[in-house]
Amino acid sequence: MSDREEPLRPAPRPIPTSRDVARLAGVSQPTVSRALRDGQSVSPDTRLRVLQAAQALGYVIKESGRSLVTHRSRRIGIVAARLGSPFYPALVEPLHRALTAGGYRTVLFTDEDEVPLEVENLLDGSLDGVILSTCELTSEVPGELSRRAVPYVLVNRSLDETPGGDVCVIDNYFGAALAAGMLAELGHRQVGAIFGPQSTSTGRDRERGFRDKLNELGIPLCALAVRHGPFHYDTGYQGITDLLASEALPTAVFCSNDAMALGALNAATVLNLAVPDELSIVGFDDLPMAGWPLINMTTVATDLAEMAEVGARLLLERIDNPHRPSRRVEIPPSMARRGSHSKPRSSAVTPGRREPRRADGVVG
Amino acid sequence: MSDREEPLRPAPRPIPTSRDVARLAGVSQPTVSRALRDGQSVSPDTRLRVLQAAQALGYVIKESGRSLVTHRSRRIGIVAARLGSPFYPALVEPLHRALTAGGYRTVLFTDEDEVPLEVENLLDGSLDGVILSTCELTSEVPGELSRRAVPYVLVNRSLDETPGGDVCVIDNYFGAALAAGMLAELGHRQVGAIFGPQSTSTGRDRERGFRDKLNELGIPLCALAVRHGPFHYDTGYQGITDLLASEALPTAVFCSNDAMALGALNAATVLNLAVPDELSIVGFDDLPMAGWPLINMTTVATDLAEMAEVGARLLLERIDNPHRPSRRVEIPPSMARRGSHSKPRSSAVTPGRREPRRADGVVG
DNA sequence: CTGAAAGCGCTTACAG
DNA sequence: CTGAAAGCGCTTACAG
Repeated sequence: MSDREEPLRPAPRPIPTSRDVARLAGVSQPTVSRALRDGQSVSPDTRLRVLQAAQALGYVIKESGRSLVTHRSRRIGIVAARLGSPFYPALVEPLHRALTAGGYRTVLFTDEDEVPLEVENLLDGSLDGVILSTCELTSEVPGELSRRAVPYVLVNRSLDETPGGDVCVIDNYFGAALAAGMLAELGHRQVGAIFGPQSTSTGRDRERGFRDKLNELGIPLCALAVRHGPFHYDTGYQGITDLLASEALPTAVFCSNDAMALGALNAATVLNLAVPDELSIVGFDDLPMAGWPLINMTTVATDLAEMAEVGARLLLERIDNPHRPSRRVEIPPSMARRGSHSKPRSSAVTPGRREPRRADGVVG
Repeated sequence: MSDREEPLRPAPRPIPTSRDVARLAGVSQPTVSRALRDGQSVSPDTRLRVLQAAQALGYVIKESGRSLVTHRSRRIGIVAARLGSPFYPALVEPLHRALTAGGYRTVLFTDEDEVPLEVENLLDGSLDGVILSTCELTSEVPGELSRRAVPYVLVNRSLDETPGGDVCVIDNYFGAALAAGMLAELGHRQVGAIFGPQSTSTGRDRERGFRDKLNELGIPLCALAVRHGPFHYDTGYQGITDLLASEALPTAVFCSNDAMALGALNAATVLNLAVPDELSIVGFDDLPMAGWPLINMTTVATDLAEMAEVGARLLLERIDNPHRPSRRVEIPPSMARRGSHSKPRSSAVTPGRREPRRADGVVG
């Protein structure tokens, strides 16, 4: 602890290069490169000396040098919507986990209305592949990636054509049909819905699946009780508020994802609308919180972890084999029957004159 | 649409380089480089020709070539815990937003027990800086970053010493003291707590702040009603379950973060424990869902967006000025008084013999 | 304003 | 098994 002690600062140069390691180990620079990777085309003795020198200097292979020549970065881009919504973290987390397990790093990109994706960031050669989780049906991103020979996979949403890319989605049509079938079977005849955007495959397919199944069962979807909007909490919240105000409230409402269904459920709470007695609400996704006792929401259960793992695997396979034909995997969903649905019990609901269901409980 | 039309494929080489652009524009390769960046040390005419050629070829500057010479990647690493918990997405989202606004890309790393961070990924020169949001007090990562001259900032959690790095945290001590003060003022004299790990600054400081404030007010923290555990939903859920089973249930429980408080609230629901009448629960963070009508949870409100923005700004400043002395910013929290707290109303709670508070509502 | 030269830090044939 | 040479795709002095 005395003042004179400034003994072995690791290295004169702050960031050592392979040349520094070579000098210290008494070998040529390419030998350092070989010793640090394969370690086969190098004698055990040399290898040891190099490793010790690298250790002593705290040497780490500089990625930009390596990737310039290997054309590999061990980096994958994930394009998602804002993590503020509950869905994307639930998807990005297992994607990131799978990529990490595969030895890749995750570069996170978002594509939102306010801050649109800058496609060039995907095309500068710094990514070995891209996972698109929030692609609109008209998006040109897959085409650009294909043209630049960047392997990609669509996870969550799909397009009809994905040259040079694969697809892994939930069977959204089937899942929505499950929800429609359940509500019909319970006896609901006044059914409404809050659908997602038609510009997305998830929005489109869940709407089709729900409508088709109801039609098949001879139950009309109440035209006045249908709303469309972005896949957000607010859409569901506003949707229920609207339906109640416009006296178009059905006995059951299907929401095209859980974020909207959570908004719907919370609106019902505020409006003192009893769920499920006065209104059944069904979501789609089965986010973890849907299963919380406090929420206890009936929803179409999707295996996001499975979708993520399969999607990541498709991409990594494609990186190894770029010219493989496109593949498409659909994960079948199931119903998670919880507490936000029941038989229709009361037919008519009087709008207005409702007080909040739960007191705020703030006490001076 | 006829078969013969295969007119202008963009380029013979799939991925054009600056040399290809130079050839097409009839200039030297360095001129392409200049024209594409500053555009000042180049005649308007040349610049135009280069831009057109680049456009025609779909040229994008290759990042590994550039960063090898500039020593800049426009990439920032964010180290977080798993996004599956609700806290980290709420923090990563505004961090990512701030970095994007600053022209940087986000590389996501996680550091968990199961999949620990590989520090070398932060040291390979591929990052201009690092944001550590989940640092343990004994972590050697800040030291390593400092030694390798990688700028970094601690956001959310702090260490005592951060050479070469800055810190931006919530004033956790003060926030927890706010919660203690509120509960005391309401009249609670049997107070318990579910604290986070002592190995983190957030765990340590929130516990100290809560204990100190209660002490100051002469109210003992019920030793039997204190639990410690990771900052997870399950810790809170199990904590309340334990407290009820061990007949050590106080009239109020402070949870060191919202994830734990949400677990506590859900356990109370399952155990048919009335919140706040039988038990007040107070969290820390104010995640968006804490404000949902269905949750309506009293909690210490922190401005995560502010913390993220300030943290990102500190880092970007440090990248421009690496030798600036370390700075530390603390964001003051406030109380979000919602529905999960009240005066202590019933003193004794009989354990056992409780039925779930909300029916599952599943109807054949 | 522009080109020729050098070099960033690696890896990969190519000889020996 | 190892070194000398070349080159990945850029940027940056250096001349002119």
